[in-house]
Amino acid sequence: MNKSALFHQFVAFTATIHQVTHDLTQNVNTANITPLQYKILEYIKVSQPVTPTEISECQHMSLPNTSRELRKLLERQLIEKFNDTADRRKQYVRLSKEGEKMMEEAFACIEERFLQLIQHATQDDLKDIQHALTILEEKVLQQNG
Amino acid sequence: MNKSALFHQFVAFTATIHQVTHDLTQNVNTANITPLQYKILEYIKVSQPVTPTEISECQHMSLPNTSRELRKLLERQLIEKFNDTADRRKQYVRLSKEGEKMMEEAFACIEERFLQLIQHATQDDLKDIQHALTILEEKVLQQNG
DNA sequence: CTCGTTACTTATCATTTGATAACAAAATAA
DNA sequence: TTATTTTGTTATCAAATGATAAGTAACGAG
Repeated sequence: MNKSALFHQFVAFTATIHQVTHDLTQNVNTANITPLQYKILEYIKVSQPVTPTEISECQHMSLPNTSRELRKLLERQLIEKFNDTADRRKQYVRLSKEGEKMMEEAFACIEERFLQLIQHATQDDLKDIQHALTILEEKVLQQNG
Repeated sequence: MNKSALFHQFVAFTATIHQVTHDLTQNVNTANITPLQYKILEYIKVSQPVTPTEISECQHMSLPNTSRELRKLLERQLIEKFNDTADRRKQYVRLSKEGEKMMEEAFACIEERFLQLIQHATQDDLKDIQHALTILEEKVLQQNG
């Protein structure tokens, strides 16, 4: 098997994934937040509670900039902060009730679009897709993240 | 098969793909161009020759902003323009010799990192990966792009 | 030829994002 | 205790990106 050919297929594949992700998420109604703020909320949603430092590292942004964006999200009451009882320097961030609602609506919209993508898939197709995702996670992506 | 569960797996998968893409492409030596300029060059590289309008649509940016970025890339002699002989309004953009060199070096660096990702894969693993990519392209991604 | 459309450019402004310095408070190590 | 490190904030500046108005040139329909 030619590893170089596999690389080119992988590159084309990731480009398509990025394109599809864009299509799935564009114009999702998210109360006028910026793309960066959406990514932060998405990360909080799936990993909460998280610390600003974790957000900073995961989103590849500096802590001062993370702090700024969190302040904006806090002002818009989309997130909440609370302190670590053991280490009072640490903070934890989670979605507020309003933030949860917004993200759940966003995810519902994205899911609806995703379902249209696979609307013609048979039961066997779905199994194949699920298996393919698992294979790639295990054999290509696992050592990262 | 639960389509909603598949959706969640897909979302996690795309998040990981974005993460890995970031890791593969970060700090690739690309002569101080911006991320947007890199994406444009990447698109030109795999699709050349392309028109500014095509770049504009594919990268989801306005034509004026596309024109601005192309001017910067032209000034740095990373791309070349030439006219359509039939329709003199149209332009085509391709990489210059220098641009080709830069992108090939970038791709080589990324490929090297990718090969490390799959360094422990057996021949059977590689076949599985190749098959999984093909399945996803055919059954999820095909109707887009 | 005239008019509307297409392809693209230039100019300008607003917003978003990135980078960095300086600071404060709490934890930890010496 | 004192010094150092960790965690986070505020402030400021620069750069990248997005949005839009106005204009030019060429094409195509009538």
